[in-house]
Amino acid sequence: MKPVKEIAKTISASGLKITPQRIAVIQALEKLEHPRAEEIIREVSEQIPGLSPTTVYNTLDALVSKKIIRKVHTEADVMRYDAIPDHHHHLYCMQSDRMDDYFDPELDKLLEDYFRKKNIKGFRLKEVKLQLMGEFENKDKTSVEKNA
Amino acid sequence: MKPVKEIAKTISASGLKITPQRIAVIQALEKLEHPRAEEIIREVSEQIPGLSPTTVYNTLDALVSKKIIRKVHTEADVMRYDAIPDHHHHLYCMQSDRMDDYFDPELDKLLEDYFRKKNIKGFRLKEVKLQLMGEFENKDKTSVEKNA
DNA sequence: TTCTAACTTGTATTTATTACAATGTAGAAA
DNA sequence: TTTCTACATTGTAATAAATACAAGTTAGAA
Ligand SMILES: [Mn+2]
Ligand SMILES: [Mn+2]
Ligand SMILES: [Zn+2]
Ligand SMILES: [Zn+2]
Repeated sequence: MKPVKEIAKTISASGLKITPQRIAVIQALEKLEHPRAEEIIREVSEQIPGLSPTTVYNTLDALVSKKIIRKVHTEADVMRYDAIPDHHHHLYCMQSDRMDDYFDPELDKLLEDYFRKKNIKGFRLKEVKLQLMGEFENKDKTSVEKNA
Repeated sequence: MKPVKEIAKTISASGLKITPQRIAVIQALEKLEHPRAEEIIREVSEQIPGLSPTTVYNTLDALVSKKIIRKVHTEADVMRYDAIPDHHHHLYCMQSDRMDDYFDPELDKLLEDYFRKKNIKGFRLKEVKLQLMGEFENKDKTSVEKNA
C-alpha cells in the first residue's frame, strides 16, 4: 500500500489541501477495487468516526477533477471510482459486479497504429478504453480471499 | 424509421406482448440517440398522454432482458439506452454527453485475432467494447439540427 | 367471446447524489 | 509562533433516478 507521505504529496501537488479525510479516501480507493462511493464511506468511517458522506462525495469529485483518480463506467446505475489515473482497460464480469484492471501496452500500440491510419471523420480521438466483457473462471476475488 | 409492423414483430418474437407503449418506446429509442429514460418518457408521453414513467422503466428492462435493446455505459450517473442490440462501439465526446455509434468490422477482426492469440489468464472473454473518447470537430448534432 | 397471464398505472419508497449554510482547519503570510 | 482566511468538513434538507407494490386493464390464446 502506498505510504501516506506519497499520497499527501500527490494531493498537495494538485493544489488541494491535505486532510485526513482525503488521505483516507485515497487509501480506501486503493484497497477496495473500483468501489462505489458507499463502500468508501463505510471503509473510511472506521478510521474517521464522524465522517460525513458529503465529504466523501466532495472529495471524490475534487480528486477526479485533479485527475488523481478516475470515474469508471459501469452497467449499473451507480458510479464507481478507480485509484489508477493512468491509461488502462477493464475486465468486466457479466454475472457479477467484479471488475479487474487490464494493462496491455502491446495492444495499445496496435490500436494506436490502427487509428492513426484509420481516420474517424469529424472526431478527434484522444483515448481508447476497452471494456472486456466476459466471465472470470475462478471464484471472484472476495471468495478467494475468504478461502485463503 | 423502422415500420411499426417490423417493431411489433420483434416484440412478439421475443415472447412479449405488443403494446402501444412498447412500440412507442422503441421508436423513441431509435429517434433519440442513446437517450436516458427521462428523455424517452418525455418523447413517448406526446403520443401516449397518460403514460406512466414506471411503464417506461419496466419496458426498458423487459427489452434489455430480451436483447432487443441494450444499456450503455456512461461516465455520468444516469443509465442510457441503445436501440441497436448488435455489436458496435461508441464515440464519446469528452466535453458534452454526445455519444455516437461506431461500427468497424476490420477492427473487430483485428481484436479477435489479437485476443485469440493472447490469453487472459482466468478470464473467458466474450465481447470487446471500445469507448472511443475524444472530441467531435463539428457542432454537436442538436446544434446542427437547429441550424438546418 | 371468454379468460387469464401479462401489462400499465399511480402512489409510495428507496437509493444515490447534490445543495446549502454553519462550523472548523490547513497552511500561507505576518 | 501566531494570525488569518480561503478552503474543507459537516449535517440537514432537497433532488433525481429507479424500484416496489397493489389495483385496474388488456393482449391474445383458446
Ligand atoms: Mn445507438
Ligand atoms: Mn441515481
Ligand atoms: Zn481500473
Ligand atoms: Zn450504440
